[in-house]
Order: sequence, then structure tokens, then C-alpha cells
Amino acid sequence: MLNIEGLTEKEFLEKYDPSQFEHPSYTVDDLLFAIEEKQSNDVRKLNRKKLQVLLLKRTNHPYINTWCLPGVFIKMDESLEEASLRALKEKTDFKNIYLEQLYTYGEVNRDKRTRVITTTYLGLIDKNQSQIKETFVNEETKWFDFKINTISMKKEKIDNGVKQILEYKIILSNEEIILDNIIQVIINTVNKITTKEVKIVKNDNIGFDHLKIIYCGIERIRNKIEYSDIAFSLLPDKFTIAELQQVYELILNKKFTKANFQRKIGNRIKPIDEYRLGGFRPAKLYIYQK
Amino acid sequence: MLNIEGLTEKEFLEKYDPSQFEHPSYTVDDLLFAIEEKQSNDVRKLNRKKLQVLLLKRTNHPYINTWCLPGVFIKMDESLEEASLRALKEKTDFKNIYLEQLYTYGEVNRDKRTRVITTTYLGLIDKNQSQIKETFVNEETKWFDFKINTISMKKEKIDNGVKQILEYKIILSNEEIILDNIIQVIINTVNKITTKEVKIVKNDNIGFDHLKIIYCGIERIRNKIEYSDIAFSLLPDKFTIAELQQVYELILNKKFTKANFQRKIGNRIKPIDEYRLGGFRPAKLYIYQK
DNA sequence: CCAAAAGTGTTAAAAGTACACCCATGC
DNA sequence: GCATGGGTGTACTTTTAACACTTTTGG
Repeated sequence: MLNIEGLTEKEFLEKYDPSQFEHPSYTVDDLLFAIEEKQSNDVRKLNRKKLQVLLLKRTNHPYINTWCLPGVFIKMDESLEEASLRALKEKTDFKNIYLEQLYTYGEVNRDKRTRVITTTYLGLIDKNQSQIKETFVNEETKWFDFKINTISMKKEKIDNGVKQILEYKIILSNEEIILDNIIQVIINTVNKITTKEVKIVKNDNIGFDHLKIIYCGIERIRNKIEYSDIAFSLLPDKFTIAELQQVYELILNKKFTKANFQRKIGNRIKPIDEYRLGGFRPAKLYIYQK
Repeated sequence: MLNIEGLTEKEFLEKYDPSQFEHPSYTVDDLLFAIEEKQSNDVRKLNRKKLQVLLLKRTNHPYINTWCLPGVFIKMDESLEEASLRALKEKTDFKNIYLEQLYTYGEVNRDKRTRVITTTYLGLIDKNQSQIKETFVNEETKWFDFKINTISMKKEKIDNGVKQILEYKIILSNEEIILDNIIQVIINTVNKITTKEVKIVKNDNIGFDHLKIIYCGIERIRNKIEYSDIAFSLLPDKFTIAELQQVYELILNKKFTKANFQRKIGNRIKPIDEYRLGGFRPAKLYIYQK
């Protein structure tokens, strides 16, 4: 079969020059969440859990010294998923990570160097199985406690529709650092079409548009935790129902009652003949079972 | 602030050479769905609806003469969304299209020419407002009726988990052409981690990995129709409840009863003082209201 | 005994489902 | 009248939610 220029496919491919047009740079970034136990000082009280995000401090321009998601420029011979695993492997010592594609960001001026398109992957990590590697020279890799709170909700009528503006405070913190950020989510419904836009209102030392990505990640987790089994990816293989409940409460930022929560997830877990001991009544351990 | 080489950001950016590494090519493709009425030959019977996908026939290598999604190579100064709109504008005459980012495909050998990464956008079109443009020279742009049927479901135990294999027949057809394809969806649950893989089993003249993309699109629509208002994007501004119900039934491939469907969507629509006339009792028209 | 959390039961409200019936229209 | 679809009511089931109570443990 010949094309309009009378070339066979073989001839066409031999002549094909990918460099005839300029191509954007392309990176893959990882947004990694994990759960950390905050040891209770009262033996009788349960350990509280915290949701954490992995960030690393840039050591070069642009955005030098800001905190960013781990990422890599893609290689010509690796798939997106392979690149996301490479970004992960460079920073952590992982096993059995849950990783899924989150979103691709391609605004023209999102990187000061040149045009960069970035596909992000969302990862959920069971910290009991994985650790951050020893930090590299000149490089800091840190888990940040993650908190998101709604600070305002507005809804106004516009022509042929509704405009909704939500403001969130996103606080990322650890022993030394507190990053205090604000984003705005604008949901426009005009006629039948709903569009959503995420805007950075206050950016506290987070590089690029990575604050947006972090928000989109938590939103994805919040949606998926309701209908999928991603919560289990954040826990060790054996867990108590209370621990699982804490994960749900942490992510959805709402409380459940024990009895109702038990019913909700009862058909996805299986009790085993082991108990978690502590300063109170031992709790039965469960494992995930589809 | 200086970097490790003692450069300011300005100096760094001036020295930055994006061409130091080879970059993959990058395209944005559109997967467009619409609904078409099949005129009933019995005046008393309702028109049946069909779901359609827009494909165009390639006029050059590679995959010459196969049917593909409309797409464009990205320009250095346009965002992904702008590129998706450009791909759309070249083929159709649209107004108020619902468009959302679907997924980014980056397997190394998915394009014979060179490494190409593609971000896909899913569009839902109300055909009453939009039309295909006159086809270009040597180019055919066609709506294909879309049907997907499950042909097998297997579930087997594997080490530490479950493997589920679903096979679907995807038929794309119009007056002249019938494309008969088969794909396989493999859902692996190992330990707590679930992964999904889409494989092409039989590809009937569809270019690149676009059959995979079409499957992912219908899957996205099926999920979103349950909790969002995308169904309305496929309908004109004024519609009857039966028409809306048909859209739901078409996409989810299941039947509802009138009374129950009414309750399900009742709070999202508003009756207006107009009626759809036909060979039977006139039906009240509704409009979408959030 | 008491505090803290594990674990279970009971009930009411809400959402989803099945089905039955009457209405309006044009032939 | 009758076929076809429009429109509504009722009764039943399932799911969700609220909350109350009992059990087990270490101090």
C-alpha cells in the first residue's frame, strides 16, 4: 500500500524525521502518600494516624530549595509506568506499591526552563514494607504530614448556570517545617457542561504547580476510597478494623461508628486467628480478601 | 540564590538547553461520542438511539487506511486542552462540547514512526448542536455506531490473589463498514494491589492502540454516568424523560423502569411548559438543572 | 473498680426495586 | 377499541445511619 507520495510504509518510515518539529520536554512525577502512626503517650489510648506526602527539596534552579514531587525526565526506551517506578526507586526502598496514573499537566508556562509536559502517578505506600532511602548528597527527601481543610464555600448563579468556589487550606508539615498553602477550586456549570479548575492562591515554598497535583491526588483518593479497595494499600497485611476505620476517617475527614463501619467493609476482610495486643482489650486482626 | 555551580536562576535559565536530551513526540487525540436517533418505521414506536464514535481514515503511513481517532501533534505554545480543541475543530463544527482528559498512553512502541506519547481527551457531543465538517480532500471522517458486548468472564485463584479475565466484542459500524474487534481486560489482584490491563485480541482495521482508548472511554462514561451529569451532554437542551432514560440504558446496557428512573434523576431536571409531539401521548419536555 | 477500646444488637429513615394501574393519543 | 408510550402510586427490600449496650483488658 502506497501513500499519496507513492511511498511504501517501509520507505515512509525510513524517511520519517521526528526532529522536523520541536518537541516539548516530558517528565513523570510521583505523588506518594503513606500513613504514619503517632505514638500515643497514654498507653490506654489508640495511636493516632497521620496521612503523609513525600516531597524532596530541589537542589537546582528553577525553584531551587522549594519542595517538589520526585520525578524524572522520560527516557526514549521506557514506558510511563517504568519511569514512574524509576522515580520511586531512586528515593525509596519499596515493595508492592499501588501506583496509578493520576493526570497529565501541560500548561505552556508551568516550567521556567522550557515547555514541560508531566504525567503524574499516584502511589499509596504501606510504610511497614518500605522506607525512604538514605538521602543523596545535597538532597533532602522527607515525609510531610498532610492536612486539608475547607475554609470557604461559595455558590453563585451565573448566566445559564452555577459557579461554585471552594477554598482549601493545605498544610504540609514535619518536625522542622510548616508549609501553609491555599488553593481554590472553581466548579463552573454552564448549560449542561461542568468544568473544574484548580488555582493556587497561596503557595508556601512548593515548586512548579505541584501543589495543584497534590490536591488532585487527595481528591482522587477520596473518590476512590469509596468504591475501590485502595485503603488497604496504606495498611500492613494484618490490621484491626479500628486501624482500617482510622484510615477511612483520615482520608474522608469524617467519623464513622464502629458498628456501621464494620458492616460497610465486612465483606472485604477476613479475620485471622491473631490479635493485636495493647493496653486494652486485644483486637482481632484481619486480612484483605477480595 | 545560587545553585551548586554558582549560577543564579537567570544565568541557569539562559544556559539551559532543552535539546541536550532527546524528547519523545507528543500528540493529543480526541475520543468523541455522540447519540444518533434511528428513525422508527412505525410512527407509534419511539425512535431508538445509538451511541456513536467519530473515527477518521488515515491517509498516510503508518496504519494507512485504518480508522483512527482525530488527533494533532502538540504545538510548543498550546496547552493540552487547546490541542484537544484544535483536533476537534478541524473535524467538526461544535458548540459547548463536554471534554475531559481521559488517559495518557506512553508504551514505547505504540507508534511505528518514533516514540509517541499521547494524551487523550473524551468528548461528549450533542449532535443537534454540532456537525461533522465537510470532509477534507482525501480524508474520510465518519460516525460509527458503537456496540460493546461481554463475551466471556473468567475468575481464577492465583498466588495471593485473584485473576479476572473479561472479554468484550466491540463492533463499530455504519452503512458501509463493519469493524469487528475483541479486547481482553485482565484484572489482577495480588495481595492488596489491583492492576488492570487492556489487551487487543482482534483488531479490525483500527489504527495504533486506538481500540484500547475507545474501550477506556466507554468505561469512563459508564462510571461517570452513575455519579455525574455527563448524560445530559449527549442530549439537546430540551428532552423527555424517556429520551434521557434511553441514554442511560444505552450506555449502561441495562433496563430501568419508568417510575424508578424518574425518581433517580428527578432532582436534576426541571419540567418546562412544552411537549414533544408524536404518534402517541405528548411527552413533557425537561431541561437540565443542577 | 474504671477508663478505653472491642465487639454486637436494635431500630428508624432513606434509597432502591418490582410491579400495577390509569391516562392521552392517533389510527 | 386498541396499541403505544406517558405518567403515577404502592408495597417490599436493601442499605445507611444513629445509638445503645455488653465484653475485655491493664492499671
